[in-house]
Amino acid sequence: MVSDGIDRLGFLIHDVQRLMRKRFEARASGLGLSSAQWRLLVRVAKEAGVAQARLAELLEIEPISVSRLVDRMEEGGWIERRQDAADRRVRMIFPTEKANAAYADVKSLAGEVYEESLTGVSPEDRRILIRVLDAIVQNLTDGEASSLEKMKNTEGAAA
Amino acid sequence: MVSDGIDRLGFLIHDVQRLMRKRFEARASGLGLSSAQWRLLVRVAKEAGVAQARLAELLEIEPISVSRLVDRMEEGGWIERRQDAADRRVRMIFPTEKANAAYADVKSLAGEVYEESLTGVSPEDRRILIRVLDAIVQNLTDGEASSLEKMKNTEGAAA
DNA sequence: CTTGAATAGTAAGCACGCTTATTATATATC
DNA sequence: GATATATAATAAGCGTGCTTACTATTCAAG
Repeated sequence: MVSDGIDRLGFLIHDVQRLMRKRFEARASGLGLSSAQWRLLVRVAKEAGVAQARLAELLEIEPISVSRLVDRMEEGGWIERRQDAADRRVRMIFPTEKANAAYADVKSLAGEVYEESLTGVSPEDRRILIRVLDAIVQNLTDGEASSLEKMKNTEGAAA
Repeated sequence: MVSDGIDRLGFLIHDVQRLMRKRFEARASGLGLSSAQWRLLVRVAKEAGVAQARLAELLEIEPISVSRLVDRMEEGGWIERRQDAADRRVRMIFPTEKANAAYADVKSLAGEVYEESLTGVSPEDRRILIRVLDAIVQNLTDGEASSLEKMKNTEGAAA
C-alpha cells in the first residue's frame, strides 16, 4: 500500500530541492552568488587554503565542476587561487575579504529560507525530517560504494 | 539553538536529490532515459496528446526546457510531435510504443530506488517524511504565488 | 637518470535548467 | 480588412552538473 505517497518521493524531493534553491537564489541574487557558489564558499570559509581536489571531495562533485565554479568565483572576486610551493600541481583556494564579509549574510539568508520552508511543522516532525534525510543519504551513499566498485550484476540482488 | 540539524536542511535536501537521481539514472541508463525524461514520459503516458505548454505547467519547468527535452526524446524515439488541426501553433505530444513498453519498467525501477532509500525507516517516519515534504512544497509555492500573483491581479478562475 | 603510474587541474562537449528574444499563429479591437 | 495583443514553440546563450581525454607535476621503481 503506497497510499501514503511513498511513490511520489522522487517527485517530492525534486520539487523541494528546486523550490528551496530558487528561493535562496532569489534572496541571494543581490549578492551575486548562486547556491552552488555559496556551498563552495562555505567550505572555503571554514578551511581557507583548501585544494580544489579536496573541495571536490567535500562537495561531492567532480574536480572539473570545481574548476569551472572556481573560475567564475575568481572572476567575481569571491576567492583567490594560489600556488602551493610544496606541490606545484596544487591550487590552494582562499576566500577574499568580500567573501568573508558576505558569509554571515548568506548564512542568515539560508536560515530564513529554512524557516519559511518549515512554517507550521512541529519541532518533533522537524527532527524526524532531518533524521530520515540523513538515513537516506546513508543508505544511498553506502550502496554507491559497492555499486561503483564492483557491481557488474545489475540484477536485483539488492536485499 | 538548532542542534537538531535544521541548519543543514538545504545541504541535506540537495544531497538526497542528487543521490536519488544518480541512483535512478544508473538503473535506467540501460533504457536510455534520464530522470528528467522519465518525469516527462510519465505525464505523457497519463495524458497522451498533451500540448508542450501544458507539459511545462505540469512539470513546473519553462516551455523552452520542455522544447529541448522533447527534441531529444523525439530523437530517441520515445515520443512523437503531432500538429493540432484546430490550432496550428500547438504540438501535441504522444508516447511511442517503445515508451509505453518501458513505462512499467521505469515505474518499478523508481519503486526500487525509493525502497533502497528508505531502508530501516519506520512506516510512521515515512508518513511524516512525506507529510513534511508536502508542507514544504506548499509553503514555498504559496510564497511564490503571493509574490508573483500580486502584480497580475487577474480573475484566475483557471484551476 | 629514466621510465611509468598516480595525482591536480583543465579542455571539450553533452544534458537540463534558466532568461531573454523571435517566429508563427490566433484572437480581439478598431 | 488592418492592427494590436496574446499564446505556442523555438533560438541563443549562460550556469552547473557530468564523462572523457589531456597536460603538468610528483613519486616510485628500475
